[in-house]
Amino acid sequence: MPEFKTSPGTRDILAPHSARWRAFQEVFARTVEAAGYSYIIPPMFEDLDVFLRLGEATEVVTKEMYDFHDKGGRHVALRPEQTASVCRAFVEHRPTTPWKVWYSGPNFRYEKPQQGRYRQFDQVGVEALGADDPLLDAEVIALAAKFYADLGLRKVHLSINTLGDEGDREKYSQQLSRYLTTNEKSLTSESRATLERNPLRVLDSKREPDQKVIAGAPAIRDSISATANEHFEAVLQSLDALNIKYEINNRLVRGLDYYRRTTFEFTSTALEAAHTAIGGGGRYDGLVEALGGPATPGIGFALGLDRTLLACDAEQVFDAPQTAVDVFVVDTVNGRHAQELCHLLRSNGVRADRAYDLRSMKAQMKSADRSGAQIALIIGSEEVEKATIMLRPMGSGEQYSIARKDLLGEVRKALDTK
RNA sequence: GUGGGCGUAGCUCAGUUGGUUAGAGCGCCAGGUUGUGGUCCUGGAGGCCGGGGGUUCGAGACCCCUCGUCCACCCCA
Repeated sequence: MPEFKTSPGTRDILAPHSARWRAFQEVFARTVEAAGYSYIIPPMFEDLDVFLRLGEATEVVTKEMYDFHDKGGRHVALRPEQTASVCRAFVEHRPTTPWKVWYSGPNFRYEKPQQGRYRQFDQVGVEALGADDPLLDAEVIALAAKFYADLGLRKVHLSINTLGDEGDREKYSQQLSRYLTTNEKSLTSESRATLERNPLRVLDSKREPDQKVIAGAPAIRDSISATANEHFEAVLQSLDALNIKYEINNRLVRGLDYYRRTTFEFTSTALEAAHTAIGGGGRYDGLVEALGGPATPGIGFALGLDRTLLACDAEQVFDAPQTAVDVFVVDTVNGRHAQELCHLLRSNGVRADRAYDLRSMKAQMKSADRSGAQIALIIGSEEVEKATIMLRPMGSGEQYSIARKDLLGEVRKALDTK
C-alpha cells in the first residue's frame, strides 16, 4: 500500500477521463459564449465573510466550509460555490450591466463523500447580473437545457418554482412554520430540528412521515406578491415559447438561502440514488446588495461535472475523446533518428510519439500499437544506410519503404487515406 | 454529522469450519520469432491480505480500535 493517498473526497483525474473533463468544459464554453457570456476566473478562496452572506441557514456555509486563518491572520475560506465570488467581483469592479459571465472550476465543501459527492468538486455555471427581465430567466434556463442537449443527454428533467420576493418568502415561511408546528407530532425528529432553523427546508425532506405532512402544506404560490407572480408567469410563458419542457414543483426550495423568485433544478432520470440532481440555479436579487453593492438583480445556474458525467455514462453519451498521436516512430538504431523525426513531424503539425531506452523492435512495435497511432515509421540500420524509412499503416499488415526526404508528404498522404 | 456493507497484486476478484512457502483473470516485462504490433504459447516480476492492538500453538479469516471506500439518511452538484 502506498504511503500517501489523496485526501478523502478528492481524487486524481487521469486519462482517458481527464480528456472527457476538458471536452466537457469546452462544450460548455462554446454553448455559453455563443450567448454572450464571458469567462471569469474568480479566486479559489475569499474572505470568509463573502460566503457568510450566502445565508445563515445555508448548511453549505454553516457546516461545510473549509475555512482557516492565513499567516496574516485573515479568516479566509475555500469557495463552496462561485455565485458569491461573482457577485463580490461585480461589486468590486462595477462592470456595465447586464454583466453575463461563465465560470468553471473546483469548489470545496466539507461533506461526507459518496459517489457523485466530493469535497473538491467541479462546477461550470453562468451568472447574469443587472437585469430583472423574466426573459433573462428563461434564457439562462434555456442555456442549461441546451448544454445538456449538446452533450447528448435526453433524460433530463427540469423542475421550476418561484419563491416570491423577500417579503413573500418571509411571509410564506411563517405560514408554513405555523402549519408544520400544528402537525409537529407527525414529523420526524430531524424535520422538527430543521423546522427550528429553516421551515422551508422541511419541504425537501424525503422521509415517509414527513411526506404526508408536506403534501398538505400551503403552497408558496398562493402567498406571493402580484409582481412576483407576474414575473413567474412570464418566465413560464417564455419557456413555452422556447419549447422547453418543465414541471412546476412548488416544493422546490433549494439549499442556498439567497434565492428569490425563480428557482429551478435539473435532475437526470437516468440516474438513481442520491445524486440525481445534476444542476440548478435561480434568481438572487438581494445578494449583490448583501455584499455591499447597489441593489442589483441576478440569476444563474451551476452544473456539477461529476454528476452530469455520471448521467452521460447512464445514457451512454459523450464518450471520452480520442487523444492518440498520428504517428509512432520506431528506431532500433540509437533513438536519435526517432528524436529528429518526431521533432520534424511535430513542428509540422503531425502528432508523433516514440519509445525510449532503445528497446527491442518488438517492444517498440507494441508501444506503437498501444499509442493508437495510425501509422508506424520504422528505422533500422538498413533504412539508415539507404536514407529511407519503413512506413507501416497499423492494422493493414503491410508496409512500404519511402525516401527519408519525402517523409512529410508520405506521412500526410498515408494519414489522409486512412 | 447518524446508521450499515466492504478493504487480499497496477485493475477486477477467489481464498472452505482459523492450519505450512497467499491464488486466478486482465495488465506489465521477457522469450518463442537476432528487424515488426494487434492472435497464440511459455516464463517472469509484482502482496507487511488498509493500519494498530488482542484471542490462539497458529490469524487474510475471529474480537476491539482506527483509517479509507461504498450505500442510505442528511445536504447538494
